[in-house]
Amino acid sequence: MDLSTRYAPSDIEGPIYADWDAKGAFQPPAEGEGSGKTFTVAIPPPNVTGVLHMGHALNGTIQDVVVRHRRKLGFDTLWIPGTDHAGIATQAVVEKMLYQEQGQTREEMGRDAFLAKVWDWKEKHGNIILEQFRRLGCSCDWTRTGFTMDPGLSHAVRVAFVELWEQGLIYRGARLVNWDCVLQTAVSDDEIEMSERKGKLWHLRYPLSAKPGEHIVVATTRPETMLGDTGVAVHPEDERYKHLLGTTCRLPFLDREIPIVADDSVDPAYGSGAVKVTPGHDPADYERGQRHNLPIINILEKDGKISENGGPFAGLSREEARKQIVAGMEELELLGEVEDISHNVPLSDRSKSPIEPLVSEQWFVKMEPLARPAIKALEKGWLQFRPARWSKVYLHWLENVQDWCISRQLWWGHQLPVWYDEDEVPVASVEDLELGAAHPKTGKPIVRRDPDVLDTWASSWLWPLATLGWPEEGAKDLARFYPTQFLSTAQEIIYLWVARMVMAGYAFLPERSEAERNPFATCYIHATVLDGKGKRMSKSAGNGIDPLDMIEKYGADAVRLSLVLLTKEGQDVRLSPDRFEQGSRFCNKVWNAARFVMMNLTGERDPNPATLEDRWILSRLKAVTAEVSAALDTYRFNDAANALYRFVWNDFCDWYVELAKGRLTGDDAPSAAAARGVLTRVLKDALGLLHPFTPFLTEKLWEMLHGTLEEAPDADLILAPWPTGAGLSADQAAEDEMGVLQGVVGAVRQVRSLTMIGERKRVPAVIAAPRDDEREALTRNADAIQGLAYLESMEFGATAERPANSAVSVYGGVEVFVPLGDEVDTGKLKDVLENRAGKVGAQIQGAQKKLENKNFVERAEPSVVEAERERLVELEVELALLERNLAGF
RNA sequence: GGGCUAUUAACUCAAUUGGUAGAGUGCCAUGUUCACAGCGUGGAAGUUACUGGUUCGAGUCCAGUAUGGCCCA
Repeated sequence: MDLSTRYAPSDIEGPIYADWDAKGAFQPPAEGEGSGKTFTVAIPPPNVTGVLHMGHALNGTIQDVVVRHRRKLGFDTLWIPGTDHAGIATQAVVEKMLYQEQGQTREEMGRDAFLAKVWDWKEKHGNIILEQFRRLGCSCDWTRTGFTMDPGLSHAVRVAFVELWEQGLIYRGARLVNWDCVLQTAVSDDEIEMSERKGKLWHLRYPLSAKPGEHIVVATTRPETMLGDTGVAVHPEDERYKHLLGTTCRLPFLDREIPIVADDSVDPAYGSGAVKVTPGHDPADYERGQRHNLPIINILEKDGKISENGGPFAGLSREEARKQIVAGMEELELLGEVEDISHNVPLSDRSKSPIEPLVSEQWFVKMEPLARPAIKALEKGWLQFRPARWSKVYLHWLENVQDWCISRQLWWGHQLPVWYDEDEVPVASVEDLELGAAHPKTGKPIVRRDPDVLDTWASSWLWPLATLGWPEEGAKDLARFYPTQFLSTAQEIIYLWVARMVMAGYAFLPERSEAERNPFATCYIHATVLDGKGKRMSKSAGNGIDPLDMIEKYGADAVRLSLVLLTKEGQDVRLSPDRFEQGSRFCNKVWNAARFVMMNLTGERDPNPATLEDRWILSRLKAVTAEVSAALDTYRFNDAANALYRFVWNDFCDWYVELAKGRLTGDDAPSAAAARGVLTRVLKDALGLLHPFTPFLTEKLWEMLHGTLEEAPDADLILAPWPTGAGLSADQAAEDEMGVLQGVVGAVRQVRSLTMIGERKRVPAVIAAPRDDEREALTRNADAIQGLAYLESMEFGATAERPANSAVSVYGGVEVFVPLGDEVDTGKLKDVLENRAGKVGAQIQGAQKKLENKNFVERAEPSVVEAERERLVELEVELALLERNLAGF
C-alpha cells in the first residue's frame, strides 16, 4: 500500500467532487424511483457580486451536513442553489467598473446598453461564489441552479406583483423615503445602518414676525434643511414658549413666514427646546407636519444638490450649502451657540453615504394582511425557529410591520410591470403592454412603462416557490418538494427575507392547506462569526479570514469540521486562523487510522467479537451511532461532531487500535481474524457517520478501503445508507471491564512517567485488587494490560504486600505497585499523589457534609442519596490507600 | 429608551430535565524501527464576573449590579 503518512486534501478534493457531480449524486432520484419521502433545502442565494466569507462557509457547511445526512438516510434530497441579482450592489459594482474603465456613466450609455453590460458582467463573474461553495464540498443540485432574474423567476415576480395588485395590496404614494444620493434610489429602512459620528449642534435664531429684534432659537444638526422648514415646534407645556404659540417667525434667506406650533413629541430638555420642522426631509418632522398641516417643501434634487426651492443656495451640494448657510446666518447675526456632539447618522448599506430622507413617489405593498398568516404559521408550530428565541424577533417585526416600499430607482432588476395611459392611470400586467395599445381598464392608449425596478427582496421572497416551478400550472417540483424542511440563514435577514418568504407562501398558494403553504418547517439561525477580538467579521473592517485561504491550507473537510466543532447552536463564535488546526489534525488522524486498518487486512476477517476490546468498541460504536443520529435529527451539529471526535480519537485510535496491534501480528489466527473484522466494521461505520462533516476524506477512504478489501461497494459513500448500528449490541459488562483495564494501564503509565523509568523499559507490576470483578478482569486481560503498560510481569491478588522500593499509583480501590531500583526519584510521584489525596479528601468532606444533612437524606431522591453513599465509600477507600502508600515514601 | 445574548482553566469553548465542572489549543516533563511528531504518554492549571434569593443541593432557576456583543426605536 502506497499511502502518504499525511493526508493531502488538495490532491483528492477536486477529482472526488467532479466524480460525484458526474454521477449525478447531488440530484434527487427521479420521481417514482426514490423513497418518495423528500427533504428539501433552498440555499439563501448569495449576491452575484459576492465572494465566500466565513459566514457563507459556516452556513454552507451546516446545510451540507444536513443534506448529506438526510440523503444517506434515504430521503429524496434536494438542495437548490442559486444567486440573487442584488439590484443595488450589482449595479453599483458595474457602474463603478464602467466609469473606471471607460469613463462612462450609465446615463451616457443608456438603459439597454448598460443592462447588457451588467449581464456580461454577471455571466463572467456571477458564478464565483457558487464555485466557492463547490470547493467547500456543498452537494447542491446544480442542474436546478437558480438566479433571481432568470426567465422563470422573472415571470414569477410579475405574477406575484399582479396578484397583489389585483388584491388591492399595492399602492402608490408620496412618502418620505430614505434616499441614497450616490446610487440615486430609495432604500428600505432595513437597508440602513446607523453610524455614530461626530457632528455639531447649531443653534439658529429665527426672527419673530410680530416682535422685531426678538428671536426663537432652534437647534439642528442639519442646518441646510432649514430651507425646507415650514414650521417651528415646541412642547405644549413649555413655559418659555407658551406665549408664542399661534404666532409666526420668519425663515432667514427665504423670508418665509412659518408658524410656531405645539407638539408633544418635542423634548423640552434637548437643545433650546424648540425644533425646526422640515416635513420634506426628516421622518419625525414629516409626522409633525402631518399633525399640523404644514406644507412639504422638497429642497433636494435626486443627486443631493439643493433644488430651486433653496432660493439663493440652489445648485449647491449638501455640504457646500451647509457651510454657506452657517456662514450666512453668522453674517446676519442669527447664529447662536455651536455645540460639538456625537450623534447617529443613517448610512446607506450599499454606498455608505448619508441617507437623505425626502419625499418622493414610490410603490408600496400593504403588509398587514400578508403578515397575519405568517404569524399564525409560527403560532401553530408549522414554522419553528432554532434557537427558539428568534421567534420573538420574527413576531415582533410582523406585529409591527410597516408597508414595504418596493420601488427602486435603478435599472438592474425586475422593471415594474406597470404601464400608464395618457392620463397617468396605471395598470399592472403579466404580459408586456405595447405602447399605443389600449389600457385594459380605461381603453386609452398606453404611453409609457414605469421605469423603476422592484426591490431585490421582491424576487427573493419567492425563492422557494419559484425555484420549484411556481406559478407554472401543475409544477411537478413544487408538488413534490414544497414545503421545504430546513432553512439555515443569518439573523440579520429574518425580516428582510425569512418573514417575507413565509408571507409569500401564504399569499400565493391559495389552493393548499395552511400547513402546506408554510415554506420551511425549521428556520435555523446560525452563529455569527466574529474575529478573535469579538468583533463582527467584515470586509470593511478588514478582519475577515478568507475561507478559501483556509481550504487551501487545511482542506475543505478541515474547515467544515472545525467550524462545526466550534459553533454551538446559535452561539456566536470567535474565530482565529489557528482554530482550523483542530479539524485538520483530526482529518489526518482519521487518514492514518484508516491507513493502519488497510495495512493489516490481509487474511481472514471474522465480524464477530472475540475479545473484551472487540465487544467494547462495538458497544461504543452502537452508542455513538445513536448519539450522532439523534443529534443530527435535531440539528445539534456540534454535539454530533464532538461525539464522533471523541469516539474516533479516544476510543478507537487510543485504545482499540493499540490493543489490536498485538493480535494482528500474533499467532492466534482466530483472534487476528476477529480484530480484522471488527476494525473493518468500525472503520466503515465511522466513515459513514463522519461523511456529512468530512465528505472528501471519507469518500476517498471508502473507495480505498473497498479496494483493499477487493469488494465493490454497493454505492459511493455519499449515497451509501446511513449506519444504523445493525448487528451491534450495547455491552455494559464490556464497558465496565474495559474501565478496569484502562485504569490499571493508566496507573502504570503514571508511575512510569513520574518516576522517569522511561517508556521503553519493561517493568514488573504488583496489583492489589480487592474486588472479584476487578481480579477477573485482570485475569482475562493480562496480556492486553501487559502489552499496553509495557510490563515484564504482572502479579495480582485481593491484597498485596507493597514491594520494597516500589512506586505506587492508585486507581479507585486498586493499588498498582511498580518495584524500582534505589536510584529512582519518587518525588514527583509523591507530589501528584498528595495532590490527588487532597482533592479526594475535599470531596469526602463534601460528601460527608451532604450525608450528615438530614434534609438531604430525607428530601433528595433516594437514588441520589444512595449514589452519594456509594461514592463516599469509594472515595474513602481511595484516600486510605493513598495515605497508606504516601506514608511509605 | 426597549429587547436579545454572553461572562466557566492562560486562550477558544462544552457541561442532555438542578446532583462528582470537561475538551481543544497553549504550557511543563518525557518518548520516535512497530498507522499518525500534524503523534503517543504523564502532569500542572477553575472562589463558574459580582451581590443577594429559591432549594437538601445552583455553572444551571429567580432578582439586582458590572462589563462586552448584537438587534430594534
